Amino acid sequence: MFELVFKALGEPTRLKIIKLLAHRELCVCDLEEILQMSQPRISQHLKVLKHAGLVNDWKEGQRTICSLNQISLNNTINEFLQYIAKPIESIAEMAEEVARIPAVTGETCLKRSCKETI
Amino acid sequence: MFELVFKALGEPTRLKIIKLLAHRELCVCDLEEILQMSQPRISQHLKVLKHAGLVNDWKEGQRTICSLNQISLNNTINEFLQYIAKPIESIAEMAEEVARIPAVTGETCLKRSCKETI
DNA sequence: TAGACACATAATAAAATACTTATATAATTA
DNA sequence: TAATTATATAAGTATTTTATTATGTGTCTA
Repeated sequence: MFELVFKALGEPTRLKIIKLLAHRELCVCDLEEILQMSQPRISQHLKVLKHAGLVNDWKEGQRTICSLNQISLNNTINEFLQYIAKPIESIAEMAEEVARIPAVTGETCLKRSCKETI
Repeated sequence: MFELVFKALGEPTRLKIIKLLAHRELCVCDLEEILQMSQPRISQHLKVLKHAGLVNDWKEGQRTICSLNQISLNNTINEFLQYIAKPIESIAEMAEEVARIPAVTGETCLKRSCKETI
């Protein structure tokens, strides 16, 4: 989930689209003209942004108008900061990794040298 | 700059490393053991994280201890939110794009149809 | 209703990333 | 001082992303 969003934000064209949509709603055709990029290129980047929940769009006649989902962007970032801050023991998906965290930093290396538990 | 950081965060292994280092300082060898991944793999991901300014490291004997640069992470995220919020006209790198923003959404399409300025 | 238009998607080519295996280096220990 | 250890880096391969070209679909307009 964070991965999808960060991956979407980690690309220069998509960052520009985000910034443009933060300024104002635009149709695909506007973005094409503003960024001087091919229509499929814009279309595909928008798809990635929509998948990440960062951009909303709707039809108006034959045009597709796009807008930035500010709320989703803010929420995701807040949730990420909370994720980083909360105790690692509370993250179910990391249970296996947590079980392998050594008691002290570097203990793993010592163990290997001794070939036994400290 | 945002691109580097988001690209660094947009990968599952690196996200796990970030979360582990948020919990505690760890040496490369610890990460290798905790994540059950090869040493070069860990090393290369750490390089990306260091380049993005998200991880600090120092030598202690033959070990390399890594820590999360919380401040840098928080700063980058705050700066990103400010970047999104501030007027697009104030962003020098986007001057060319800004000059091409149409007066109203969808105007670009109309222009094309008419083959002349509105 | 036949174009023209805005957009999406498929297919493909090119480029960037990620992972593995192999090797190098510096610190540590026997 | 010769192994061993922790880590980095290089080289090669596999995988994923990105961009282009080509084509399809629904909407509007002449």
